[in-house]
Amino acid sequence: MQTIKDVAALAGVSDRTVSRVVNGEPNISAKTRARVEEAIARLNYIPNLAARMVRTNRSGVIGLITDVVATTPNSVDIIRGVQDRVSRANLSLLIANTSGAAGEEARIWRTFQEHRIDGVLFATMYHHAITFDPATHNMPTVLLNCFAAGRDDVPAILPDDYQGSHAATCHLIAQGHTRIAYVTLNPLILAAELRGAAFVDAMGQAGLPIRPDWIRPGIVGAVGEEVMCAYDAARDLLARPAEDRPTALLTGNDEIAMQCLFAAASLNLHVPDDIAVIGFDDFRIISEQVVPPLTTMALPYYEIGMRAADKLFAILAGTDDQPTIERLACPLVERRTV
Amino acid sequence: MQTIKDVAALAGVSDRTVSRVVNGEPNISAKTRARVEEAIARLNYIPNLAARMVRTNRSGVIGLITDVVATTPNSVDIIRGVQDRVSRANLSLLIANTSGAAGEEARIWRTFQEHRIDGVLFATMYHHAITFDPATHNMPTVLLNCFAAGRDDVPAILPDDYQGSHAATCHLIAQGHTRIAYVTLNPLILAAELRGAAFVDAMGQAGLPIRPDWIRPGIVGAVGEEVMCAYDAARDLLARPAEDRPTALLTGNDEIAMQCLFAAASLNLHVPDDIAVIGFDDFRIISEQVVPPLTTMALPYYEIGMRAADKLFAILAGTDDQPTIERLACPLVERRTV
DNA sequence: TTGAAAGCGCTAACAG
DNA sequence: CTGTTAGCGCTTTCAA
Repeated sequence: MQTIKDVAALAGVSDRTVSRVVNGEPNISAKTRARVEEAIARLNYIPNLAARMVRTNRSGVIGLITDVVATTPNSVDIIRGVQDRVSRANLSLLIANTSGAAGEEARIWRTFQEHRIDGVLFATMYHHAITFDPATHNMPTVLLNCFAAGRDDVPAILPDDYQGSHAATCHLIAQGHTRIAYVTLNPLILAAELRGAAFVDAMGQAGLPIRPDWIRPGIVGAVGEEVMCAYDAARDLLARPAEDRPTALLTGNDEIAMQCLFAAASLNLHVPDDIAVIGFDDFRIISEQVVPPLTTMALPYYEIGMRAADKLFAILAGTDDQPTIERLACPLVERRTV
Repeated sequence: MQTIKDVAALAGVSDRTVSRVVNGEPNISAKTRARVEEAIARLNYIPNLAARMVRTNRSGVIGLITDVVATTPNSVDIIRGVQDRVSRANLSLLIANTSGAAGEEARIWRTFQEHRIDGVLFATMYHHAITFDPATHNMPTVLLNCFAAGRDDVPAILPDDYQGSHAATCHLIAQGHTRIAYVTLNPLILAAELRGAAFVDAMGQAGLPIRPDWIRPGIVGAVGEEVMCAYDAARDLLARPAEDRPTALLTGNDEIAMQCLFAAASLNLHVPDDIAVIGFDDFRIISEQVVPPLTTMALPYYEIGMRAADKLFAILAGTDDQPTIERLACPLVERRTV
């Protein structure tokens, strides 16, 4: 592999001069620069980042820690968002997965330190609180899709579940629905709480009644071993005479919405004429391909990735002037079920 | 940040000795080692990988290039497989995404070279041929889910679409089905070709007839702008009297299978009693949550990631004795639709 | 505008 | 078993 000295020799200059050209420093005569650049091209010289780093003590590498990515497929969009932003900044991305194991996580932090990472992005695949003490790692960190329990000094980018659910409910109401039932997420998780509160608030603000028997869990069980029961819940809600039936189903997420669609089909109910259904998350593999295609609130995963990387850079540059914790809106994606 | 010299000074040994301890080299007295380790712990010393690399010329970093991950959610499992194997080998993973853009890809290879990556894993999210000339990059590379068009000297790990589709057909036949229709993938893609051929072969081997009007595309259109038509295809196949109807639907993938399930529900047909359905891919967000849960052939994404990393390490170590191109079996996942 | 010397943190090569 | 010397490829510092 060619080194800076090979280039210097070929160009007939000192290695320091080559370094200047490579790093785009000023105060180089055009002629010298041209000669150096030609030598670089001819030798196909590629700078050795590690050597540079030993000197400068800045790695140009960002670390991304994820927990169990696998379970929620679309959360890859977080990674994509991060990648796009990181590559735009001409940095590199080191990535590692905890698989949920605590020992593994410690190992990862250590590896990142060995690499003298500039900063880290810590992403979870469910929106939830984590125990996180920045002091133990001592690296600029931004949390994605999670936040540090009991403290407000750790930068985090979160989806705005409340806003999304509120908007979904309002959308249904705006379409003229007054008889709205809610098939919920697992009540154990944070998003369920946030989304549920928004539903209650939006209904109240519209002066609409909430029937307790029209709020049904679509998923139950401990986190990690949930079981779906949305199909049965929806059948139960829908297998009644029209006048005793909701006209719209707000759902906890797209999987639940999908099961509601199956329930409607099994009852020969037409969507959206007999019953409207609105999802949440916009898992496109479901929402786009279910019959009919699902109207849903999108989780802004890609934007979370982008914005988090953005924020990290701002923090590193000392120019971050946004709130420590930012919530990104969930946009409505209109398809055919409302 | 503490350096090896700080540790050496505190332990009262030379820096070389500290280096030996850190790297687990032999020929150190237990006493010295203990002293050094104590100093390391006391100073919270963390080796500087970049400095090490400048000397050893090995980075301990593997690069992973992906194309559009987002579109096929479960393909994250490829990344997980790679990660798990890479971390087991105590290496790090640098990851980059081409977003499909050629310029971007060139940039990524260059970045990898700047990092003096030990080897690269190149993963695509659809099984297809790519144009790839190892000579242009000059880094040990293993292809995942794709292969170099027109050459057989580039290591690759692929899913065995033929085997999977053959097994799926045989499974249906073994359950007693003789009237099997096929709702296919977009005929433009490679997997469709492979899976289609296997269906034809398996039926032939069982002496079963193939009705041309029972082979229907479930997806059509140019790659990237496909439109689903599986619902209509399935309705058409199933909206006939029982004696003129298939008893089983082999499908190109889980999304197609899902639409078939919707079609069956809309026709008040019971799955699997009236009509059996088998999917392909095992996108669990669909296959586990559809009603009823889907029997399907799993794409071995996680294993592809694992095995590819494994193969790359073997190649780097000069011990790879497997075929250049390996095909991994697609296992049957039995749920409730057959 | 350019170059010489020094040194970043580490390990290879050798000596003891 | 341990230490010394040199040097990896680059940038910093300072002088020319």
